[in-house]
Formats: sequence, C-alpha cells, structure tokens
Amino acid sequence: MARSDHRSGSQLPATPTTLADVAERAGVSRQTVSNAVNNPDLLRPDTLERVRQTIAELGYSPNRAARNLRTRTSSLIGLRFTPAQEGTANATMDRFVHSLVEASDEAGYHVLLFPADDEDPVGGYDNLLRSTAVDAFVVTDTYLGNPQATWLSQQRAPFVAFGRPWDDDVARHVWVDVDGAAGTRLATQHLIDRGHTRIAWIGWRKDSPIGEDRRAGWLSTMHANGLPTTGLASRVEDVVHSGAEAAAVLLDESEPTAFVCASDTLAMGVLHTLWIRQLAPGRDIAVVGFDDSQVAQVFPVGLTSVRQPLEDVAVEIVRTLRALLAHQPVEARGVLLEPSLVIRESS
Amino acid sequence: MARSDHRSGSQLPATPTTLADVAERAGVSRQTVSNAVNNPDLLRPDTLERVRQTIAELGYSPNRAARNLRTRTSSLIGLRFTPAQEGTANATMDRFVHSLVEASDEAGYHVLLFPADDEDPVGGYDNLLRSTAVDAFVVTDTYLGNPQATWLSQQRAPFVAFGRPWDDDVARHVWVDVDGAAGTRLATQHLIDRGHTRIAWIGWRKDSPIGEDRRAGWLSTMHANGLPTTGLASRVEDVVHSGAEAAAVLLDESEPTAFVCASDTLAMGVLHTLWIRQLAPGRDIAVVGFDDSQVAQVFPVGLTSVRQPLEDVAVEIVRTLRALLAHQPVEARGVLLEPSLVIRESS
DNA sequence: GCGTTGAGTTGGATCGATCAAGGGGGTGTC
DNA sequence: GACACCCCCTTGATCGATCCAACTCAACGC
Repeated sequence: MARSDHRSGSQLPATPTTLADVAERAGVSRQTVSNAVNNPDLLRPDTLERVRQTIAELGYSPNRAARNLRTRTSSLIGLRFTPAQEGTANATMDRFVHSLVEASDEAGYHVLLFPADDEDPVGGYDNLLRSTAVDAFVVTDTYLGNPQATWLSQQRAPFVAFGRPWDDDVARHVWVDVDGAAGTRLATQHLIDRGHTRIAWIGWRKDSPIGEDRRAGWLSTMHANGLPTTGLASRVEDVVHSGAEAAAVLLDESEPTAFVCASDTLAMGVLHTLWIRQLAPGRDIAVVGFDDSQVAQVFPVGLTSVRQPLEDVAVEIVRTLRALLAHQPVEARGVLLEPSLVIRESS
Repeated sequence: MARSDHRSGSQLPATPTTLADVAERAGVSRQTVSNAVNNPDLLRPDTLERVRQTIAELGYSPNRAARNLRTRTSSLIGLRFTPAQEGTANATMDRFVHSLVEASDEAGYHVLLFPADDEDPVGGYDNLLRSTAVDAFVVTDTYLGNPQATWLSQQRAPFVAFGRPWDDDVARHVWVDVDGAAGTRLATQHLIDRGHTRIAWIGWRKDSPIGEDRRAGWLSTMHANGLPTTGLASRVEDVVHSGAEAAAVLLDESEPTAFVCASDTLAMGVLHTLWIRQLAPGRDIAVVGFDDSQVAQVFPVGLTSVRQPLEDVAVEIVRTLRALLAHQPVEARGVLLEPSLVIRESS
C-alpha cells in the first residue's frame, strides 16, 4: 500500500513523493523510473512518456540524500567564503561567487559555502571531505605559502584553484587564473596611446607574486615603448592612505602624468592626493585601477580599471571540475584568461 | 572482515571510515558509536572515552548523505544569491552572506547557494524543496509583490526572511529586519546636532516601502525638531546620476546645507554635484549615505553612512531558524534591529 | 526468592535511491 | 524446432547512518 497523501491541491505532501510512488502509479518498477530520470534511452518511447507524465503529475523529484548515499556523490562544490575587506575596494568575491553559482547550476551543481577559520586553515575542508559532503572544492586564495592547495593535493581531494600555484615546485594542481600582467599591459598601453610618457606604477609589496605579476605588465610595456621607469615605481601596503602617500612622493620627485595601480584601493589613494592638490583626474593626471570595483564604477570621476573576466573564470573552473570528477584527463594543467580595460573619465 | 585501508600515513583511505569500522575496532555495536556521537550522555563514561578514542584514531566523520537520508534533514540552509548590482554602491549581500555563513556554521549548518532565475522566481526554491536538499531557506528580497515569501508559506517550507512583509495582510511569515527609519533618524539628528537646519532628503520612488521607511525617519526627526521639510525632499531612481540631478535641483531651489540619502549610491550622486560646483563635502555641504559600502569607506572624503548590523541580523536569523526547525514556538514573529551611524568627513 | 526497575547496550529494520544480476518475450539463424 | 541473442523491464541487495524495540545485568523492594 503506497502513501496516499495526494489530498488538497497545491500543498506539499507531508511525506514527499518517492520513486516507489511514481513506479506504482505508472505501473512499472522502481528501477524503470530511475532509468527514466537518469538513462532515458534505455526505455521504450511509450514507457518513457508514461513515466514522465506520472513524474510531472506527482511533482516527483529524486531525494538528494538517498541518491547521494548510493552514488557517493553530492553534486555540491565547496567554497570557502572570504568577504571583501572593509576599507578597501577589493570586491572580487561577490561577482565571482555569483558567476560560480550560475556556472555550477548549469552543470547540475550547487555551491556550498563554509567559513574561513584563521586558526585552522584546512579545518573546513577536512570536515567536508571526511563526511563526503562535497564532491570538490574551489580554492580562491592561492597566495604564496597558503597550505590549502598543497593539503588538498595530498588528500587527493578534487579541486580547482582560482589562481596560479606561485611556488611552482610544490603543488602542481589544476588552476584557472587571470593574466594580471596582460591587464596592466592594456592599462599602460592605453595611457601611452593617450600621449603619456611618464607613467608611474603603484603596486603591492614585493612578497606578493600577484602584485609582481601585475607590475611586470607595466614594466614590459614601458620598456617596449622605450619609456623610462626609474623612480617611477612604488611598492606599498594595499590600503588607501598608502596609495595616497606613494602618489604624493612620486608627484614630487618624478613628475609622472599618469598612474597605473595594482588595485582600485590604491587608485583611490592616488585620487585622494590629486583632490588635495587640486589636480583634476583625467585632465591633469590620468589614473588606472585594477578590478573594476563598485568604487571605480560610481566614483564621480569614473575610474578607468582593469576588469577580470570572472564569469569566464567560473565557467572554466566548472568545466575543469567536471572533467576532473569524470576522471577524464584534464587537457591543460592551467588556464590563463585575458582581462579587459574599462575606460572611464580618469584616463 | 572490516576494510583495512589504514596504510601509509596521512592519505585518505580509498573508502572512508564508517561507523561500523569504528564499532568493530572499539568492540561495541554500531548504535553505541552513533550514541557516542549524538547522545553522549547515554553511554557510560569509560565506554564513551574508548569510542571517542577510536573515532579520533580512525579519523571518522559521519557520512552526511546517510545521516541526511535517515534523519530527513540536511543541515543545509538555502540562499538565493543575488550579486551587487554593477554601477551602484549597494553591497549588502557580500557582508550578509559572510555573516550568515559564520552564524550558520556555529549552529552546525552550511549555506547552500542557488542562482536567481528571473523567469521562474520560485523555481530554485521548488527544486531544492522537493528534493529535500535543504532544511530551510533564508529569503532576502522581500520587496512588495515578491512571490517568494508567499509561495514558501503556502508550501509550508521553513524559512526566515531578511526583510519585513510589507504587504502585511498576506504572508505573515517570520522575519528579521533592520529599522531603516531609525537609521535615517540617527543620520538626521546627527546633522541637526552639527547645526544644520535645512536638511534635504533624496530617496527612492514611492513604490519602495523600504525607501518610504527610511524617508519617514528623516521626516519625523525634522518635525520633532521643528524644522522645515517642504521642498526639501526628492524621490528618484537608485542610480548615481539621478542622485546628482536631484541634488542640483534641490541646491538651486531650496538651498539645503545637508543631504540625507536612502543609499550610498545616491550619496555618490550628491558628491558628484558638489564636486562639479566646487563645494567641499563636509565643509560647505554635509552628506550622509546608507549602507556603509566600500564606496563610503574608501572615498577620498570619507562618506558618513548608516551601517546595518548584518552580523546581528545573521545571528538572529539563524537563531529563529533553529527554533523553527525544532518546532519550538517562535517568540516573536519579527525582530527589528537598530542600525548605527558611521561618521566620516562628509558630515 | 522473584518480580520490578532502569541504565547501558544490542540487532534488525529502515530511509530512498542506484547497482548488479536476472528474467520474459520477441526476432533471427541454422 | 532449438538455440542464441537483444531489448526492455524487474527483483533483490546495497550505500551508511539512525530509529525502534528488545535484551542483559545489577540493584532494589517486599
């Protein structure tokens, strides 16, 4: 005797419909219903149609837990959520998460968030992994010395990193990243095209490989165009007032007419200094930032900025993840995507 | 014969440890191990200790899928992720998600994200609900006419809304919200305390209950202080240039010395107009925004802004959710939290 | 002495799906 | 006619946890 909770109209039954309910109603076996859902070509067309009809009538949807238990998968992708830092313009996460959720959804996956624990950087991963709660991870902070990627590799846990493994003799994992150097190359060339010759760089401290990568783009473009770089570069903390100070010093000592910055945060610092000195951004001095943050977008003088193709990054990550989980050979160990330049009034 | 994959050191066994493995090794039954995990007080202290030891040795962690299947729960909270709109300063989601992930984690829950489908606003909910993939939802967009809350209520799906049900004769669901009026009251009083008497309001269109709520805070505070409001209010689209235009008109026609805005986006518009007119924010004209976005934080002239206590909102939501899921009577139908004012140079 | 009680532990059944193997029934081949 | 074969479908076992009822054993009361 099957459950008979198909009473009053639109309300959800107390116990949701199961595969067995559908089977009985359609006059077939459980396995046939299962096949209708997962391997439709195994069924005769008329049977398939009948089962599908019944599924629609009963509003059946396979129980996730049961499926997960049997197949030893969860259709979940774990992501450690790290929010945008207060007091900065860095806001990659929000857009990236959105893109990842969309891309995952299309591949039949959902995104599971878990918090960052500073004391135990791999704790969250370990829990989810041991309880087989997720199929794979997406790792975002691949800064030098971050143990996550290495640890996951050791555990043989499937994961894709957003970010290159900078200490490349260790962990050789699969990754997707944005070519920072290409971004600053775009920015610098753009300024050169506008007639600038004294273009300054304000970037992060030397121990940041990402920062050095972005710096390299500026440096190579300047050299390629036979332009000077000495005295035109500065490396500081990624906070607004450091950017402001660096800009002040550079203006005094080297008289640049344009700035390329490693982040929108630093670019805001530059703009601050310009504002104090009554210099008009875009007219007197050009400024380019990095990340195309909301700050760049709504600033009264729109800030020209390098934009990461986070939508593409997400799509690429999900594609790679699927290959990984299907145990297909992954074509490339890493994928490098090109950013674009969003030009606004500040340049 | 139990699995014996406890070979070379730190690598994860091919098949993870199960409850039965632990039971055999500890010389007790499966149920006892289960009790050690879920109902420790049922065991005699010495047995408990022995089982715990074994669990630690084997690195056992209960299989999520199996537990979910049996208990008909998932320890997952569903959240429809809507990213920050480009070209605005609205960035509540990022901080809220972070807070929710943290609060959920402490309660033993994880956050599951799913995408918004414009064509089928309840589709994502329906899928997750019918497949019993999540225990409950957190709903964030409770604007007037949003079908989500009503639909979920009809389905008797457990959920808590971040946001009041504005069309309050329908869906009487459980909610947590921030008192917008109290926020603008803080802002307005702050300006009055600084000696301002002609304080203008720039808000959203009249069909936004949230906007009207915030407007009410400004209005009541002005009245309570016997200050004029006629000709000092404007209702526009929530985009930068609308804010700029509104500010220009108000400055021309009513000569305010301060602006309270319904959002940081509009406040940026005001700042734009001030910049064009060579008026110094904070010195010539005061401006207050709403949301304490990154934009407010890194703007060269720090923007005073109302800050929503999103951490507290998340904690309150999770607390309510737990009560709901435990079928305990929820004390209050709604919880209203007080925002604070972050004072910066613009006021 | 014997039933009662209760704390501590156990084995079997169960959640709802999929896997693996095993039919019926028809067609084709010799 | 017998056999092999394929297509389509069914049955029983299984994933790993928890629920449920029962079972052991010591303490206790009368």
